[in-house]
Amino acid sequence: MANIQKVLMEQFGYSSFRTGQKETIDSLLSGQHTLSMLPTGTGKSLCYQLPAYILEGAVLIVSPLLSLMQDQTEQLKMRGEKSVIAINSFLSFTEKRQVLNQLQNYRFIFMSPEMLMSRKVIHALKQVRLSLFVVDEAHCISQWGHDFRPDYRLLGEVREELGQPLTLALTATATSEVRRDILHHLKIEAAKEWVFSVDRPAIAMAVEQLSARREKMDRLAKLAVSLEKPGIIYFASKRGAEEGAEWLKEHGVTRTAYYHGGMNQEDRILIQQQFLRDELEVVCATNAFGMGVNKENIRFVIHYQMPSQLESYVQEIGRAGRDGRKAIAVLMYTPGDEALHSMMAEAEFPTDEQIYSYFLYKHSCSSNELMQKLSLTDVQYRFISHYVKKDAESSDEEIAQSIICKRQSRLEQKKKKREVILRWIHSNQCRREGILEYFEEKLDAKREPCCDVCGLELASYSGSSSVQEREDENWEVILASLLREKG
DNA sequence: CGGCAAAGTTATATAACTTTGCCGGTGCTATATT
Repeated sequence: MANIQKVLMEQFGYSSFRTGQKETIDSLLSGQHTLSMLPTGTGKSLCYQLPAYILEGAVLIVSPLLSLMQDQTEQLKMRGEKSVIAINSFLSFTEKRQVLNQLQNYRFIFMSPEMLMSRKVIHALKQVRLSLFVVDEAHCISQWGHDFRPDYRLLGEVREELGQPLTLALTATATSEVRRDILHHLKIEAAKEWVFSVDRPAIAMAVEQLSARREKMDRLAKLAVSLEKPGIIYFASKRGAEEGAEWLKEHGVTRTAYYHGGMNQEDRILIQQQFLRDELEVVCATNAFGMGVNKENIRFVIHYQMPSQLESYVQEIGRAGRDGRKAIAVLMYTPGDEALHSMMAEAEFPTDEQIYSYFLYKHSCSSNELMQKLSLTDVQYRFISHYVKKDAESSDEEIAQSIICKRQSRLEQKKKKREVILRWIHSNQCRREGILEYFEEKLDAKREPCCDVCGLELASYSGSSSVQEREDENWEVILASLLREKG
């Protein structure tokens, strides 16, 4: 077997491995399917990049976002690796055909799960020797595969068709239940699992319960002004993110922008770039912002509303303090936050009526006509058609019933996840301990500073520049905030 | 479900109240049209 230490030095210029990298690579090289849960920002991509220089054949990487594929391919090219390709909608029809005809020329092939549903793509991949099948951000299988992006849950079928290649699933946050779900959908019977702690000692946590909108916005402005920056503020809605950014600018945090999925691609890239280059101090965002934001010095993450589940919360606050310096996560909870999530979950699925009408009209209408006629969103439409395709044998009535069943069970699962985070919010237990418990871990030693329950001093997270900024504010704002402090 | 703004209603002419209507996240790809 090749000396992986030597490859690490020659190909990557590192002299030592970081947490979990060596373990993951060793188990892959011994031929075991591997699921690795590694802390954020510890170089997960090395886990498939290094074996690519030892194993025979190409590495296929399934990636959830176009921007992630772009980042990874650029990173590889910068290192001098030329045989890299991302097969996605950025390629023209002719480019795509060319690439598929010469797939054996590439060492690294990046693709979305949707692209893997194409017969042409599968056909081309079958002609190539695959050394490794990688699923990056593998929690997406469980988080999105059931409804939002159903092609994620068909990756197991793809793997089978490609002859069960050696597989690596990478993620930063997954409970044991989610890890089971990942392996199940990949149709992997036995895998070596490397699970490292989700605890991030550098990140302190605080939960604040606030009532009305006014009180909440005031508190937000105060936090954003005083806390050391840069920081991210998560909102549950696009409009909230936009209004939040506007509000903070009015309160003197001028280098603020908003970010959400409703913006065009160029603006999104621009904001992310500006934030990475420290040209922006604060980004007010929906959960669209995050994956692929590799920034070392984020000092705070605020949640303006409760997230939909504890896993998302851990992922989102995990973007802070990657440099190891202390950072703070503040969750601003208002009773009723949960209603928004339950609403959105409901809206994601078709109603009974829509499901039955689908079967009534499916023979006489095109898919576009169906969507229009039944006013189905594309997510709802895909949810139905996914099960129709999957279960071609059964009668319409049976399929309709199974779709309704699936919807109910998904809604219940999401509700359970909401209940978990609500219990955590209302609990008097140490926040860190609560999170670790959910991930079936034990806290080995008390962290200092830890969380609001353990007696956290938020004042120690003030930025050094905040005094200056305060002088720049107008007297009305200062007076208002003084009055609030008294009240 | 619930927050909020705009429209409507009231007792008496502008401010305070009630009702109504609206809105709410995550992303891939293919295909047709400019």
